[in-house]
Amino acid sequence: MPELPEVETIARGVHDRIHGDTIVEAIFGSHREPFKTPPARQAKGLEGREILAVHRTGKHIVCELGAANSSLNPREACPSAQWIVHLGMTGRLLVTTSDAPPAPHTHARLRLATGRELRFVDPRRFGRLDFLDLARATAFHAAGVDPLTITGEEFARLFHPRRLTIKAALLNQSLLSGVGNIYADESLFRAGIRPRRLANRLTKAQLEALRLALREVLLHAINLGGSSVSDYVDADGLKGFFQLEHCVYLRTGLPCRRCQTPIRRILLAGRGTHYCPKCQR
DNA sequence: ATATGGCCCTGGTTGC
DNA sequence: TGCAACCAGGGCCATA
Repeated sequence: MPELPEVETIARGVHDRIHGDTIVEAIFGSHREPFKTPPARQAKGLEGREILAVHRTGKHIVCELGAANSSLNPREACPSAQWIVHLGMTGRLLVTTSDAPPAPHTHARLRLATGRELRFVDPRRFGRLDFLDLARATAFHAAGVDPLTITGEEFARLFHPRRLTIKAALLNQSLLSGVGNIYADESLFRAGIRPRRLANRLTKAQLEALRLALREVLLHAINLGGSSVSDYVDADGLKGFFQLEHCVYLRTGLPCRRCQTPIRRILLAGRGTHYCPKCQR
């Protein structure tokens, strides 16, 4: 499932390919699920706008849009806006040629002035698309702090008072934004902390070890293009390689890479949770 | 404040 | 082999 490293990889790839291009037409499917704003309103808002930049906020892909081109959009020039893409579990954002046959479950196609298309594909429809005009766009910001930029002090202040398991705390997007099941498990392994430990029972040193482990894991995963479990691919449809370096995630029963003890799987916060019973205390 | 469980979805896996 | 039951899970919501 796409988490911070996957979303970062996709956002960078999409940015490199289409920034500066202009949306000529937006074509949306008829399913209701992926749209937070009704598709007709999104299409109207998107058409005629230049894509200034594409970046990541938490697990959201944010397309920064310029003022609407009045020759394509009869309304007077509108101020900037944002198109927000959340990939959910199985969402993909792909840049294709316009004649490429659309993959099954293609819910959105943005036709670009250069003849290409930006496509949103999501079989399970857990993803979300939203168009934000200036007023709402300025209000959009991920609730949580970015795990790559958070300081040790902030991290401790955020987690030390929490009386819930550290795994559940890591997954809570209103605390940190961008950490999902894979990187929660992997960072806890690298920090040597059991997922079931309560956040408020961890020492400052353990919290700092966790912050650094999380940061290390996320940066390493970004360098490898993310983890391809399930059907994740980047903007070119290419897979990442970090799944080859997973220490615990989806390795139930396999020997720990450090001590050979079989990896254990429990259910925590409703999620499959993987850890080494010997390395993590 | 935190926990639990249901819901949304479909494709892959499992079981018969 | 074929088909049906089952399950995963991010985010959100209602309930405890």
